[in-house]
Amino acid sequence: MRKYDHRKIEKKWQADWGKKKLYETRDSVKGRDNFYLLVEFPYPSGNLHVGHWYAFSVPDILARMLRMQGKNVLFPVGFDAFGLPAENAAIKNKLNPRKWTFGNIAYMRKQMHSMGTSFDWSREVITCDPAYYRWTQWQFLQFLKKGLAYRKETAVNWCPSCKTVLANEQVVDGRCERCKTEVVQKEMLQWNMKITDYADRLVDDLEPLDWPEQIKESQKNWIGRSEGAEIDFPLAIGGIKRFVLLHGREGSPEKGFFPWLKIELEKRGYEVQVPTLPNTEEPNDEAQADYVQEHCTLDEDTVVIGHSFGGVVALRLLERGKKVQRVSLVSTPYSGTYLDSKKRASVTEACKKGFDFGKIKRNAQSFIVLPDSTDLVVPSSDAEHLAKGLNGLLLKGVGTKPHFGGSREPDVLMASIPVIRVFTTRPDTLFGATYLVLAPEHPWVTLALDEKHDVLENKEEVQRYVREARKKTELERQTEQKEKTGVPLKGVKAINPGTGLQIPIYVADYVLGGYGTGAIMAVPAHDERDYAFAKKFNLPIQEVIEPIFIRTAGPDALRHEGPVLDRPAINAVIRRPSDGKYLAQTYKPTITQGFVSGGIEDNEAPIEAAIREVREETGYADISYVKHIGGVVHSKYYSPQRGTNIFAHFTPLLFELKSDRRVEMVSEERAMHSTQWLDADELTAYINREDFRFVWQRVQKETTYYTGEGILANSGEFSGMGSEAARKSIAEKFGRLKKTYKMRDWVVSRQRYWGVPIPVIHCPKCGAVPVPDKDLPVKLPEVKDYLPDGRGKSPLAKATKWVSVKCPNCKGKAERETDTLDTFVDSSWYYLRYTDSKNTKKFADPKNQAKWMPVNLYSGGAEHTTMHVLYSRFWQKALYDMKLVKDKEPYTRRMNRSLILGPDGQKMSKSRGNVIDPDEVVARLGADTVRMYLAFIGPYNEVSNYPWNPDGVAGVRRFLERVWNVQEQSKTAGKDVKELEPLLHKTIKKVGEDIAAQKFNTALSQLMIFLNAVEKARSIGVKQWGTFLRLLAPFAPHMAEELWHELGNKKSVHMEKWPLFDPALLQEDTVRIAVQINGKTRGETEVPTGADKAVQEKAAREAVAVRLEGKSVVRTIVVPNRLVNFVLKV
RNA sequence: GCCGGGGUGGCGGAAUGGUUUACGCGGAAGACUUAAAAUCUUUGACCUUCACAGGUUUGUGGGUUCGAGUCCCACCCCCGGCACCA
Repeated sequence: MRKYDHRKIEKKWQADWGKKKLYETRDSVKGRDNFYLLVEFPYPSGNLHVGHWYAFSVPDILARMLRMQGKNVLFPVGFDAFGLPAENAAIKNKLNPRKWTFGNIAYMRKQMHSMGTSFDWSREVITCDPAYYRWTQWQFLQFLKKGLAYRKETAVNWCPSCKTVLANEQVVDGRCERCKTEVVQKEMLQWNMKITDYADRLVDDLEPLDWPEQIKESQKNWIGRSEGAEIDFPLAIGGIKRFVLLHGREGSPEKGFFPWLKIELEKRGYEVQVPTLPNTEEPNDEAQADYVQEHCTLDEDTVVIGHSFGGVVALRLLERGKKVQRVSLVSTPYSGTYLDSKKRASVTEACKKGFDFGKIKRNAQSFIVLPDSTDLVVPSSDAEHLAKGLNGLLLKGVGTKPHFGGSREPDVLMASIPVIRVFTTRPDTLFGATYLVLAPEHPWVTLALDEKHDVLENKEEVQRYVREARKKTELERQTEQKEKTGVPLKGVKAINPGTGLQIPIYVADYVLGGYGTGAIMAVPAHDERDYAFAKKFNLPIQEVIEPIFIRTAGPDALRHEGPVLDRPAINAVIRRPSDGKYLAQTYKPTITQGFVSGGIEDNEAPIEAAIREVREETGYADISYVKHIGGVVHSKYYSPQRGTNIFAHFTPLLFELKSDRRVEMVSEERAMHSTQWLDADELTAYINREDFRFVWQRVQKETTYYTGEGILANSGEFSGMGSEAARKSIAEKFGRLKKTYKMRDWVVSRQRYWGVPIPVIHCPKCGAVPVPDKDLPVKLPEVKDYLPDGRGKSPLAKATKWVSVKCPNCKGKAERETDTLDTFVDSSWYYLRYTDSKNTKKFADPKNQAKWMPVNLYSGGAEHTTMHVLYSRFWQKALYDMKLVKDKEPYTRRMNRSLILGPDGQKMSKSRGNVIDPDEVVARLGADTVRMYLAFIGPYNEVSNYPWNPDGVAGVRRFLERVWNVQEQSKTAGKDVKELEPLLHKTIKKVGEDIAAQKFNTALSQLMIFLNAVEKARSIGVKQWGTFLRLLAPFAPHMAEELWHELGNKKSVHMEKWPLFDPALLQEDTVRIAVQINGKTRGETEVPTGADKAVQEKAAREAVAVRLEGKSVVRTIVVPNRLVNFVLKV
């Protein structure tokens, strides 16, 4: 008997399939539908581990079945080849990262061939290949042109050990993901991708996708959308009466941001002058200044806002000695070098004269300089020069459109008028905002500290606090979160636009600079954090939401239907001074445990009602009123006694017991209520309703916070409104509805060598200039060593010849960008390249894309749910908006893969010594065994952790050997074995369905069930056996191929058609049914399949005849082919 | 804390509201063998019982149903995401 020699067989067929190019996929095949099955391409780390096998060989089962079922399947692979490990290896071992990477790729390719996966290697993509990254660069430039890539100086995560910038997601618990060094904050100019522009779509477009809920939720949490409002709190610093707005070149009072800014300012009660400056086409700064002097009022109550060239005019006015309170320069040129060279003559002329900063400085109290980092007209360095020269505050802005050309520019408003803008999800609590809190990074804090004249009375104290807070890393801020800290901004007050009251402003690090507007309105009565802060700093707490509690469970749960009876009521808390105990009451019909409570009758005062209720329900007749505990508490519940829903409005009142004197109670009251005296702790445990619990908290703590829904109080015209409705009304009256996201823009700059060079040239005159298409790709230069310089420049800066270039625009001396792109950029579009991997004219021909996109199924690791998958969705949407792709979403389905653990149930790691080397197992037991074991370990469509069980592997190998041995028997039995037919057809059905649902484990168990039956039958027909081999082929492609050929077939089993099942043959002739009595299984019997109910019932009755004797069957339930249930009389 | 997914033998897991524990692993017993490995056969939830048999059991407690792992309510625990995010 020949032995199952997996080494020989697997080598033989792998070579054969390669030679015949069995798996090269054409873009379309007549009569076959396309199916795109994508697995995450690996990083060429040097060696395949079990995880790779799990990632590649198990989806291969699906790919193979789909092919046999007549699909044209694209199952491609490649390498995500840029990244840190290559560079680290290069530094450590003095290797060339390219050689290291390609060496690893060659080795891993060989390993991957040994899996017997049906990858189409002809479409392989390698992200570090210039033929690939040429298109990464090209796409980056398209993003740049659309304003989706911009440079911004921001505090970024800096790893002092890796000497590089990290993305937010590479920071784990405040430490570097790679080296665990504590991350510090550092200001650097970074390229960013405007993923926040797509935040809404990235959330909303998840809705219709057929993805696991877990993945959708993770993405939503990561994006972190909250819906709320922005509300402006004016600062109570007087003195400003008037604004003069000066437009720029080719501008006018009707263009750009002046129309809306004028409205905003006038709304706030300021006088606004917007002169129409003369000769706007070719403006002259002096002539325009003359015009302003003649037509506008400039004095120390005036703020001048100058946009673009208007800023130059403003500076000229001050140069001439005009005194104003403040000047805000918005996108104002300094060097005069517009990027648009044709139009810059007059500006260059004006700027060439220079500015007498000394003179100008004397004529205004403060200067605010606001550049737009997406500006295509004025280089951002101009703003830095102006701010430095004028000792002004440099606010770094981002325009909604370049050069602040949008129809509403929040940053311009911020720089124009003295307001603090807050973001809140609870605008309904506006009237309860008793102070404001600014983040230490808030621009207004910076403004207050920088301004020449002292707004702040405690400037030094604030300075100290801000400096300390900024020194803290995120880790420190997180671990220190227990105790709140902060300082007041003394001398400045804000005005609550709701109440009109002046409220204090604090700086505290519990408010984050990067979220919302970096400022909050604090409502201590309705927010846990604000409450803690207010308690610590003794700030006023104003309740504006009266809570509503709704009973949802229990005998008094609110009914869905029926009228609701409104009822004013009281809660009476009675304290006994002799021992400090409180009177607790149980309302027996609903087992409601709390205080005495009851309705207020007509013409009755609350205190009166309380005294009466206490007397009626408890008999105590000698109590005295102490105080009103707090605002009204509303309760919705069902009253079984009255048979209706109640909406009660409780006034909680505190009493003291004067004496034990009691009166006789009527018997019904005594039956319904029981009372007892409890001390505070006992009472806390005793109360079983939320509304009582709330009242009790108030009694104990005087104040407390309530964050739920309720009814507005102390809120002017909004009092009495429901909190949900009030959110909208108040937002609209005092601010505007606004969504905010936790997700920040995506920083793609990396100060690293082994990545895609960012195709931009920095020109001192023209700013950041894109590399022209014809010069792509910008190839990665060779350098001597790969160490970062430690000051934030990438090793590319060391290639000095490569760095120095001519500006494509002005042909002057310029330098290349030396940062490289985050590798997540590379992997954001690789799935598109697979559809047309060899194209040298386009990143992928739209025709090819149309044939394959969107990806039908994308399988990958759970660790990529919030980064790679989100980034690539963003990338796809941006390309969609540029009309470069036709789908809004790249992946129809996304599945996360589980983790394979070591045999000890721990994560595999060298230090634990529990690493399974797949090469070793494959050599010993074969690729087919490893593939099948991984398929069998658990459901592939759910995320879980599976320990590698060597005995389990042996079990699978045993199964394959049994298959091998059965083939001998098939030779002897030429004819089909009839008794196997129903099971065979059931197996065809189940295996097909389970593979399609990626439940490979149950598909395989069905094959095992079938094999068990074959062995029991001791024979199987050749035709039946061939069917079985075709079902086995996706799982064990090598063995199935070998046995298939041994049967005398010439064609590859993998090119065969998938078997079809005959529904008529699925059923056995007879079926075992369960017999139950009162739902409990008491026996079983066999009946002909599809027998009618009477026959089944008769057989069942016989099976349990003994038990039915003398009992009367009330009811019989017959489920065809399943069971019979006799219901007996109790 | 908020959101999501789970909880079934010794283990991985299976189960359209219908015989809980398929399939595999491990365990036990037996056959073959001088013996072991391999292979094959049988067995396998728990409690009571010599046995026959009975009872209990899908995290806990309740409910709906002739019948619940599955549906509803409350609670406990585990895993994942987010987290001083206003």
